[in-house]
Amino acid sequence: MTTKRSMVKSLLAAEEASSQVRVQGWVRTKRDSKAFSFVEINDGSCLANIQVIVDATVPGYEASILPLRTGASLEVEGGLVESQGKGQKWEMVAKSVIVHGQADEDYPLQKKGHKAEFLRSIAHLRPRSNLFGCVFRVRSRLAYAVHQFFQQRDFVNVHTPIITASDCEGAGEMFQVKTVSGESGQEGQAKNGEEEFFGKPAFLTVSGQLEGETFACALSNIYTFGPTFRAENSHTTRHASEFWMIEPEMAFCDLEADMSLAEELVKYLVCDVLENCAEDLELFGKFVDKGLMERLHFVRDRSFERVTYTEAVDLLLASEQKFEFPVEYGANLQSEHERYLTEQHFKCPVTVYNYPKEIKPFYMRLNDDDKTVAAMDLLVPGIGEIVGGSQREERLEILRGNMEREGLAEEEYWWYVDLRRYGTVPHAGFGLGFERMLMFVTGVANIRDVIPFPRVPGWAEF
RNA sequence: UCCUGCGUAGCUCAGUGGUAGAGCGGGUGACUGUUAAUCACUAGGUCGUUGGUUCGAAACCAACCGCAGGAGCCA
Repeated sequence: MTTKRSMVKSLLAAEEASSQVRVQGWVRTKRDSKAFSFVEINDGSCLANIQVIVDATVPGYEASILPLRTGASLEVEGGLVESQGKGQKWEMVAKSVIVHGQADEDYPLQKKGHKAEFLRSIAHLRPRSNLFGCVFRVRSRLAYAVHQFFQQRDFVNVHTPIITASDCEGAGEMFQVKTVSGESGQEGQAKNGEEEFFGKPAFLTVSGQLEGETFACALSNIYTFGPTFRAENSHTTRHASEFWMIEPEMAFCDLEADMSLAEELVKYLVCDVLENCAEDLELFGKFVDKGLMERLHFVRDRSFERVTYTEAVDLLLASEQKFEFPVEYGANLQSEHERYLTEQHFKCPVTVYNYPKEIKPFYMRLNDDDKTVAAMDLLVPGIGEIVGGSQREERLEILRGNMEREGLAEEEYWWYVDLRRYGTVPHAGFGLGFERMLMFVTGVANIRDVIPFPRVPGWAEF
């Protein structure tokens, strides 16, 4: 009868010694002594490794333990004992070791720090590094916390389609979905024949919002959480071609409540990660972003600021700050303006709302001043926009007017318009960029380093 | 798409006109309850590519390729 596997995390948290435990994992580092070796094993369950003492008398020592290199996979059975050395409370003394796979000499991960750029080129191995192990454990926890937040509030999770035929809302360039010729499709050629697979052109979704609205107008409070695709040729640290987005939509809801939910969500996620990912966050605070913990505590403890677009412009004009782009009413706030507000002026997350209608899309609700729409952006230090949302235009005639002005054919959106014909309700929602949130809570500066296999223009490796 | 910067050993980099270097990693050996172990020896390079300037180019010039950062777009 083999001993049940223990994860490194639980062994390191042990209350007492144990005569027989079993770990399985990968060698992070090994140091040889005359009569024994120290092998540090990591299994991804936590940041820390467990140190294993392998005595020269263990069967196979010379043949298979001594030659072990960083990256090799193995399985150890033995006792869990209090460590004689400094630096760790518990360590293992091996009775038997099975080497599943030695690592070739050219295993690229070293114990020393690598540049993010290099690690991206070995995306299949980088989760074995300390930093990326932490990033993806936190990513998993953050995703869980998102569901928890909404489920606790009785929001219904809706799986909106990834393939869509509505060139929706003009929210950016789209990828088209086509069939390919040949058995394997390796040629990448569009299939012969005029017929579209779906009967009309189809695309990868840029937002689940419009579909989300239909479900909110039935189930009241819903949220989506899934992949989103944008074909923009963006080359920045916060844009990717494929990313995940969370989009709640609430019926009988105005902008005020919408903003409150967004702020509550951001705060909830920060608190959850602080509570449940302490060890990982410590690494980020030490090696990635010195100011991280202070910022997260700040977000947890203080309330967010709120200003209207007009107030924000006034603040920027009065700031006497030199901007590359001028600040003016009616124009979109530039990245540098947003960052000034959240990083310099308020030094905390800020929600900017009520934007001029001219710079916002057709579905946002017109305010009574006839000049602004009930839109909002939540800005955070270091990232900029993390949430974008609005109250939706629920009045049929005004929506039609907006669509006509923007040259959108009503036939294409007939089902969206229908919502305003059959029991329309005030409703609102927003989109939270999952990766941007992850960047915010980890301090990792590049979106490509919080996505397992990032897709950006010119790069779809792995 | 625009602007800027960078491409030298597996990795991180030094080398600014005179013919290729270090640390880490790899290999071999020694030593040690070690922990980014230590010490010695050793292998490893078409200096991104192509063309030009020069007696001579890793270095200077041009084009191209790749990557990174910023802008726009937005999550």
